[in-house]
Amino acid sequence: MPNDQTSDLGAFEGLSPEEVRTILSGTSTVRLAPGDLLFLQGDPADRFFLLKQGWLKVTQVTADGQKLIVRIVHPGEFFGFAPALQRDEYPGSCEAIVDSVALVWPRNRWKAVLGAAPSVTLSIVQAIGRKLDEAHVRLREMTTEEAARRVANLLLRLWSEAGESALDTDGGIELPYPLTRQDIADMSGNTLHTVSRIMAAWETQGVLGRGRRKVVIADLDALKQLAGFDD
Amino acid sequence: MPNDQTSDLGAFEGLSPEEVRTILSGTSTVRLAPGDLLFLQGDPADRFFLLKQGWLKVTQVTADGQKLIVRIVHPGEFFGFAPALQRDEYPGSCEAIVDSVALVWPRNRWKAVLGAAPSVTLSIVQAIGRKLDEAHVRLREMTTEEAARRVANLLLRLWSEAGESALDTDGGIELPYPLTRQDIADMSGNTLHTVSRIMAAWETQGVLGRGRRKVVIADLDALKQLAGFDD
DNA sequence: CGCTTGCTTGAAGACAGTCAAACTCTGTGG
DNA sequence: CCACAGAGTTTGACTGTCTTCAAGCAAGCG
Repeated sequence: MPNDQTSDLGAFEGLSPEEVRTILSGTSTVRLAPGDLLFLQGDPADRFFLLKQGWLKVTQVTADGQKLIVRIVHPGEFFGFAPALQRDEYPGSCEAIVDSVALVWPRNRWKAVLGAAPSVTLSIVQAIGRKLDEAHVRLREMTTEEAARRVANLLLRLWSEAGESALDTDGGIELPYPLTRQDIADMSGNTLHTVSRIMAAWETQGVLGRGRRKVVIADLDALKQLAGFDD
Repeated sequence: MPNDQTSDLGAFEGLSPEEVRTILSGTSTVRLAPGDLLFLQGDPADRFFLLKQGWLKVTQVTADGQKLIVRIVHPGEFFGFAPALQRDEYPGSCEAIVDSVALVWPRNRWKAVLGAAPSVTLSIVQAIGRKLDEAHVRLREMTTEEAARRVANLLLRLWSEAGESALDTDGGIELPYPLTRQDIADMSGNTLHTVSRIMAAWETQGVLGRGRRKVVIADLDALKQLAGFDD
């Protein structure tokens, strides 16, 4: 099972102190408490970020209030890089799930960061590309798989992304950040109710552990089975 | 075959002849007839491409045969850049819709192309980033909007991507490449039947024109209305 | 002219969304 | 320390949209 460590902090490894200085020049740091909003959909995209600590969620809302969680941001990942795409506004909102710390660049530093060193360029492109790849996989799932499988796939993906930070508890593997059923619904393209039904069923089957605002995978293999053995 | 046409590819604008030479070194050209497969899902990802002429579709297939058209590749776009993401295999298949011509790089040239000039880097990152953005929008649509809206949005997106190459016919605006209802279904996450019903209805309403394997937008504003642009 | 490919249409059934309500934790304040 | 508020979750009944199954039609090509 690939623990795709998208650690872009790793990208800064092997760089000369000077290069690192170039990259970090002009940055500041932001601290966020759970529920804090870093930027909102439609805000002027004048900054971009790298998450140092914690977990964030990036959401998009439709005109009629429907919500979708686009991604969970893990430590070491760039996010809010709309400025890099010549966008004036952020296409989504960003909210802290837990206490978090992020590095902040002003928009105009993007070019310099990207060009600081070939290895940085390469790694950023790879990171974005991998996101694209993942988005396509999700896209396929959303449209072809049915509700339960989408949830199973989602949980597996979250587990895989969490990598080493997933907690080993007595009941099984627990995701290192809290998620409500509503969150899971917004990520898997379901309603809260459907998700609740699905997960309740899996709890009684022993695939998942019980818990409010948390996800515990009790039987990983069973979950993979439910996801349709591709992953 | 000489590569003298590549000068009008947007990505290479404003580069010195020398930079262009660097980028193009080691490339070859492929010609494809409609239906030709350039690479298949699971093939070793040893090449990446830029489309010079024509239109291609990139598809992903699930284990059980469900298909999704991930994207339509337009002239001037990079595609099949799995090698750039350190992937061993292509995550999807690529098929020519019409007669097409593509530029081919061997996998190991990626680093050199990316680093050839800052403007190239920037433009590649922007292109991939925009794709990611678009994928997220699609993701949201797929999960929140209903079938008819998804189709409307898809058609609008295709029209917008086609840009100047969209044909102005007597009946309205026609997409410059043929698409079956099945294709549209595979792009919008529906069944052929649902799409057929939806489009047939729109034809009688005068929003779309009739035609096999082609899409004609007769009333653009009406289509936007149907897509849910209430702003 | 017949066959393949693309498209349309009808009917039935299922999955998941909506509406509605009750239950259970958790933290807070009296 | 208990009651209460509120968020989070579960569950049931009903409904609607889309899929599935099934059939037939239309157009292009050899």
